[in-house]
Amino acid sequence: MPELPEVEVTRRSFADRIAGAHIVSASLGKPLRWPLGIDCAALAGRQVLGVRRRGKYLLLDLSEGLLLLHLGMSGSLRFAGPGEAPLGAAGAHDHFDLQTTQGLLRLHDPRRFGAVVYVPGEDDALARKLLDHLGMEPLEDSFSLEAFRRGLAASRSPIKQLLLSGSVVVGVGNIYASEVLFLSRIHPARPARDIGPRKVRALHEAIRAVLALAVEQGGTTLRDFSAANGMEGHFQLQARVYGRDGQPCTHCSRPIRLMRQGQRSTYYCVHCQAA
DNA sequence: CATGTTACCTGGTCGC
DNA sequence: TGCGACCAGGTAACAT
Repeated sequence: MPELPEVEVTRRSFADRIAGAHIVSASLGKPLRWPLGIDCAALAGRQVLGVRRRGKYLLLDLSEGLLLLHLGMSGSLRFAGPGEAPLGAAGAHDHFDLQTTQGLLRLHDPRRFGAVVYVPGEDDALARKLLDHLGMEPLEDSFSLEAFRRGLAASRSPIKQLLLSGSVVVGVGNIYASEVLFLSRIHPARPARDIGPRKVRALHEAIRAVLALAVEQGGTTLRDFSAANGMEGHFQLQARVYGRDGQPCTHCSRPIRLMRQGQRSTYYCVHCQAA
C-alpha cells in the first residue's frame, strides 16, 4: 500500500502528538516480518522523542534506541490520543500496540509484510542492513539532478524497475513509478542509462513534483489506506495512468496499456511514452 | 558484480 | 453459493 507519500502523510498525522510521550506498554499480535528484537515489557518507561522517515521506513526515536516501522503492502497506523474516539480492542489484523502517556499507536497490517523492529542505535547491524543501501530522499535538496543522472547512467535496468528498487532514489513505488514515467514521457522498459539528458531532467522533476503533490493530497487511498488520524488520501483522483488500463490517455486519447515488469503491473501510453 | 526471480501473507475479485 | 486462479501499495533473500 504505502509508498513514500503515504508513509510521510502517516508520519505527519501523529508525530507531533506522540512526541514527548512515555511508553506505558507494548504488545504484539501475530508475527510480522521480523521479531521485535526486544521484550515488549522492556520498552515501558522509554520516551518517544520524535518520528523520522527514511524511504518507506518510519523511525521512532526513543530515549534509548529506536523503533523502526515498515508498513509493507497493507499496513497502516492509527493513533488515538486522550479525548479522541478510542481504538478499542485489537482486531484480527492489529499486530502491534504501543500504549503511551499521550495516546495509543496501533499497527494494522492484514498481509503482515510490515515490520516493527527495535534497534539499539543507528549503527546496529540490522538497522544498517535495512537502511544503508537506500537511495536518495526525493524530497530533500540532496536529490540533485546531477546525482540522479549519475545513478541512472550506472544501470542497464529498465527504468521502471530501477525506480522500484530504491537504489537510486527511495519512495517511488508501483503507483508513482507509472505516474512519473508518464509525465516525463519515458517508456517504462527503457534501460536507465539510455535515457537522454532532457528526459532525465524531466523525470527528476516529475519525481519531486508528483511525490510532493501526493503528500499534499494526503497520499493515495486505493482500498483502505488512511493516515494515523483516519484521513484518507485523494491523489488517486489525479492518477493519469495507474489503474487506467484501456481508458483514454489524458494527453493523446489512445488507450492506456498494462504490461508486466518483474511480476508488477506497469501502466503507460504506447504513443506518449514511445520506446 | 548486476540483474532477474521467489517468497513472505491475507483478502478481494473474477470466471466457471 | 462454491472454488480455484489471479491480483494487490514492498523488499529481502536467493538464483542466474
